[in-house]
Amino acid sequence: MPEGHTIHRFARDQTKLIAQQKLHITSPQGRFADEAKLIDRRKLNRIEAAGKHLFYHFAGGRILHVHLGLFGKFRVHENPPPPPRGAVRVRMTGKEKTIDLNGPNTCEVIDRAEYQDILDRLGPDPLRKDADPDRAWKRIHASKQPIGLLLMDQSIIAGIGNIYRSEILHLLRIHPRTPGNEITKPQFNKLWKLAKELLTLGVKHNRIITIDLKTLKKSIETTPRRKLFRIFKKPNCPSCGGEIERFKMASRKVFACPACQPSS
DNA sequence: TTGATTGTTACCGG
DNA sequence: TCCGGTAACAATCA
Repeated sequence: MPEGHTIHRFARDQTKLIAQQKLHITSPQGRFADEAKLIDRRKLNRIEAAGKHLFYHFAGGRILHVHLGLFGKFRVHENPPPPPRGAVRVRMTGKEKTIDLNGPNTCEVIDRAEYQDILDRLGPDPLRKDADPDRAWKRIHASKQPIGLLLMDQSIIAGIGNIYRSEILHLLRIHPRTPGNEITKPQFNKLWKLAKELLTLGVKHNRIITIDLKTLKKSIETTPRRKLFRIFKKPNCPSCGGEIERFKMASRKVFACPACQPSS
């Protein structure tokens, strides 16, 4: 579900959808109800995405912070909405649509200081206008850690997840085990540009797309998810046909072609 | 029923 | 201190 583009997509869509929205808080486990009282539900000023984090800014400096984690999901219903399915943490009801949130990693009301703490520990997000890629470059250039690990570190670069890491490194022909300090500046510049392009495409279509769309016969909507990737969970390399290797890095499976992405 | 999974954090041992 | 490994948590589907 997540990866940074998803949350930017929600921020964008919800901002349109939520005009004059009211929030109705449902909390089957009783975990969120007290916190929810802290926000003025009628005064939602703006919705902001940073990396994989989503912030709803309410009047009075109260901020609803959502992180979808692995399983978090927004469901959009036409009004009148069906009964909540499963543990709905937040239900936002507008004039025409209702949005339910299930299974988030984080769903809490925070103040401006806590919000700032979260922003401060995030690296630059390629989807944001205020992103400073040089911050990411400095961290990567100074690190002996493998680039496959660094790309998963949200304090270095925010928004990339497990699928994009394998796909981006394959497109750049960089092996995930390459130490950060062996990445050249031109390579990093390409990496940043590619991340920005792919994430932007992801926001547009609400899918992770790393193949060349010109080769696609069917529409994106009717194409199975996995056919929009190049090597993630694939047995063979789309470039050379060779066998894809898979191993764990940052406790997650990473995919690479030993031939096209030679280890240094 | 089991296992896997677009994620993060805390904790522990080397 | 730094690193890697592990567990916990969330929900759904094959």
